[in-house]
Amino acid sequence: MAAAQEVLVPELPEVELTKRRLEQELAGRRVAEVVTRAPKLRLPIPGELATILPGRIIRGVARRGKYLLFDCETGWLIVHLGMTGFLRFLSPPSPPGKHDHLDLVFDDGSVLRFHDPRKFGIVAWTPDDPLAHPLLAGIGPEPLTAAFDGDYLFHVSRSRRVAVKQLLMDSATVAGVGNIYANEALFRAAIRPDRPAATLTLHECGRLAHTVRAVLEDSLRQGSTYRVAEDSVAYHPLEFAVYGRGKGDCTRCGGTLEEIRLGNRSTVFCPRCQE
DNA sequence: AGAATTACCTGAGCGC
DNA sequence: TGCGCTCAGGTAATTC
Repeated sequence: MAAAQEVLVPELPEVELTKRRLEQELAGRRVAEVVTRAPKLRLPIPGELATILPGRIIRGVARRGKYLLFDCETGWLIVHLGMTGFLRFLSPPSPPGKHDHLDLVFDDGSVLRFHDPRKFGIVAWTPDDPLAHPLLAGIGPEPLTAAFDGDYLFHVSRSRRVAVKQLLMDSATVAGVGNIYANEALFRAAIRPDRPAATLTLHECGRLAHTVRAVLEDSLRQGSTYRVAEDSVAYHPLEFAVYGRGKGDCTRCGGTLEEIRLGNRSTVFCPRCQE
């Protein structure tokens, strides 16, 4: 079996698990104060949070792709974890450390803390429907819903010359599929990642839509626990068939996995099993 | 419109 | 021990 691989990047399953965890911890809490320790992550942190949020109750947490959406009564706090972002609920809170960029302090003293060494995360605010926000408006169907199927994938891949892996990783095609799960889904579907998208048959699109769903659901099941150390956080280690295993052995045929770059992203596949 | 490229950012790993 | 280099990668923004 494949060696356990540390998941460093929060992909859709990790974001979904974060959503479920935070919903339990935050629902009904009233914000007392907002503490910002960095002016910007990948985009500026809205300064108006400090005046808008105090007094508001977190009514619930939703997810769209890899975006977390916090219902704050008069609007929505939008958070993307980027590559290294992590949200922790602390009660009571510890002193903030390096890379702790944002705290929502609740009226009972507990804190929601955003930690992100790489600052690839995003914090935004909208008083309107968050799904209409520019960051979310163009995102494709959720991969775990019926809207994402072989017919859809076949339809959007016609006349597209890009590699099918890049099409999969385009958030306009489907929400929340990053490098790890694009690699895994293509291996399970036995489709070479560098195939021009338009060359996929309807049958192959059906297989791929199915394996995208399968790898995400597998991770949702396996990643149900978190390791949270004193000063570091990580997601549950998962096992991958190809991701991070370039030049390793194919778990299916025993051949040697090949590593290439597509769109400047590490891409691993089995040249014998995937065509 | 689609495709390709750049930018953002820090920690880890490497060769010297 | 330290320096400089490369790599990791989501996605918005930019360019062709």
